[in-house]
Amino acid sequence: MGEKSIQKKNYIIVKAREVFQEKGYLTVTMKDIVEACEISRGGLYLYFDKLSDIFMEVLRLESEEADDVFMPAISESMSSADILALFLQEQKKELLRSKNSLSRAIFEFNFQNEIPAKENSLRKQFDMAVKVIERLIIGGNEEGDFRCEDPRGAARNIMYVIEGLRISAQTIGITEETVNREILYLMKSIAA
Amino acid sequence: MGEKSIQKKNYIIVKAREVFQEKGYLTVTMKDIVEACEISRGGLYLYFDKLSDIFMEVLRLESEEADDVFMPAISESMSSADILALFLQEQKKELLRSKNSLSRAIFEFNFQNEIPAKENSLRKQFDMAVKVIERLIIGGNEEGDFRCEDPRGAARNIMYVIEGLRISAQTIGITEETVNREILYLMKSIAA
Amino acid sequence: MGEKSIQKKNYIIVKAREVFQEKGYLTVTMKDIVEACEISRGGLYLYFDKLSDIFMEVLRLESEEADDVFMPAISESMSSADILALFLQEQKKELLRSKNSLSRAIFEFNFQNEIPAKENSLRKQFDMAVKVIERLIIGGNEEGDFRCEDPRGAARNIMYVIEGLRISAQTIGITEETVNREILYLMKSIAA
Amino acid sequence: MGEKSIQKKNYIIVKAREVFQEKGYLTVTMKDIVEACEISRGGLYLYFDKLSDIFMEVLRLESEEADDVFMPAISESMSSADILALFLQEQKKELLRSKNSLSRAIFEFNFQNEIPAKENSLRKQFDMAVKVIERLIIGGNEEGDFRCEDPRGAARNIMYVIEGLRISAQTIGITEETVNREILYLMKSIAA
DNA sequence: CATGAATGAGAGTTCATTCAT
DNA sequence: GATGAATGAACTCTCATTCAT
Repeated sequence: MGEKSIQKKNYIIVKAREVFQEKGYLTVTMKDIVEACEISRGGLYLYFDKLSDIFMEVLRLESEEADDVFMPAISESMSSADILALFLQEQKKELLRSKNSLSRAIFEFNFQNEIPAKENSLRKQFDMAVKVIERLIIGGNEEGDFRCEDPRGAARNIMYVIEGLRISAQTIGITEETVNREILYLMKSIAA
Repeated sequence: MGEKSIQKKNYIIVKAREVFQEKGYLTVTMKDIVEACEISRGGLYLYFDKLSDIFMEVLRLESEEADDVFMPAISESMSSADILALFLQEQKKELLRSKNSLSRAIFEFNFQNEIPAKENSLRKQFDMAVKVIERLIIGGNEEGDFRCEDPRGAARNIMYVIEGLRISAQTIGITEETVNREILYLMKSIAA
Repeated sequence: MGEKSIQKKNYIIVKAREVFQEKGYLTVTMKDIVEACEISRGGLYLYFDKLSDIFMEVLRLESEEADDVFMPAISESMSSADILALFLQEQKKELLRSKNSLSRAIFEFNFQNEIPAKENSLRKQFDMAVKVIERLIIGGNEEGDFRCEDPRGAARNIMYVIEGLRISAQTIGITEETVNREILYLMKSIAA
Repeated sequence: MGEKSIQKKNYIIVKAREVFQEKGYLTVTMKDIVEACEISRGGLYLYFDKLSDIFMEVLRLESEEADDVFMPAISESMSSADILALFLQEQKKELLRSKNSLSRAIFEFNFQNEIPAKENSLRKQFDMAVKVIERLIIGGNEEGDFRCEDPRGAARNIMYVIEGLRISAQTIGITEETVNREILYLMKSIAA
């Protein structure tokens, strides 16, 4: 596949992402992608064999971009408490994007198969996030901003609340006020 | 519709429920239901026009039964703290049933349509649960078991954690230990 | 599948057989069958899952009918030589039907897969025919019509010639004269 | 078309031949050829317009090579009987190569169309072989090795047996023993 | 009430063939 | 000459839904 077709592949991924944002995963068809890309039926198969392959590429691109956005921010000299607050603000933004997020598609995709824990990338992301938050809480404890006896427990609690908000955004709906309130509650519970 | 028909309708609902537990909502077909019920294709249409009608009836039956189970338990003379603990144990049981629960199907069903807040039964259930928990925390405060300054905030926090655990059960998987740990963390945070 | 649909299944087999006679096996599509039967696309799948299933049913019906035709004839009191002559006349008829025979389709079907000898029905038919011919030659020897030192060898030779004629009918073409000549040659070679 | 192009064309033919040996004719696609040759899709069309053109070229090269192999052998001073024996040994070799032969592809190709007798190269080859064998039998009669009253009939019989063995090799399978037996039977029937 | 045969739309997929580069 | 991306027709198969019996 030449340079040119890599561009096209990326174009397809971008368009496909819009479709997944719109419709989730399970109800999306190859035809939907084809129409969104305005290419021929057969054309799509030059780049992807299955819908799941497209979706996984969408996710890969997504996570690459996510790193690009967040990583720079924390490289500066901020207190742990500030970084955690920043992290939660990022989460808030994404939670409120709801309609423009892949959350629903990701849920539907991951419902599908029994994914062995080892390959479960959602699980990896979750565990990674818990670790990062735990560090920040420990850091915050040392810096005097937090007073939390169980940093790991608190980190897990924070992540489950975020997951709860994420699924709620897709089902019962959430407002900015709701997210603010929950974040405030979480911060208070570990504040000094 | 005669008595007999009502029985048959209920029979279909019971069988359909098994299918939804097994496969979620979006991937279930009328054919799946027909085969699970071992009735004729046409026969199913005498009772239900659409798959969504079947699913909504499944949910209705589900919630009726849920009331039957939980209500009696709390009618006895227990402390608020005990009732809350009992409630959380019930949630735990359901969370760990995962494979045999309708969670996935409910998520997939509710992803589907923009549901006006008023008719959103998930939302109603959520709000109701928050209210109940809030009462229990207030009660617990008065009874000296809890010391919680923000009962409503705590109640909401508890519910979001539960939602987070519920979705995690369907995606990244959870163990009993995980649930125990989270419940313990929640109880500690409001304990006196 | 009720009585009625068995009739329909047979109807499909009859129509499908015409298609296979016309086009062989490998170039026939489900669509061809559907059109020949003037039924709907989906309708065909109520009766058959795959093209190969249809073809095997065609073959089954074919062999049943073949038995019906030939078996009665030989039950009468004929000499072995006459029965063999009759057998060869039957073969001749079929060889010359060429256009209206399934030969080509059978060849194409059997080219397809490595068929384990045990399940290879063509092989079974071939071996069975050799045995029958061998018996007839032995009988003819005893009855004084034949004088053949190697009945089995002769029987095999006869069958390979017939196979050679059958494939030739589909490729280079054969005339009635050709078949007559070959049969005569075979009979002479074992005649007393 | 320059020298280079001719080389490339021959390269394609050689590769295509391997494909036809492997898969027969009817199930081979342009894509198969392209992949076997490791050239571009468009590239193939510079040399051949249709699959049938490729196959006919494969056949042409095949028959050229066949002449090269067999012709020299018979130029030496051998008895007619020896030459016939040699011819049958050659046939045997090819029959047993089965998997590496074009037989199946040739059958499938020739099934396809009504080929006017004049252009039917299979027919020409068959008739030519019959003539050669007839000559050899007559020669053998004169040389005292054979005693055959109907050389033409015997020649035809031999060829139909060979055809029968060839098709059997592709359908019911044959062993070396089978071929040996049949050749022996044929030789005996014309031996002095 | 109940059946299940029948329909046709639509999904996934493959392939011969073309054409701008 | 040569490439390989692109097209669209054609094929297999499934499903919601209807309807005569």
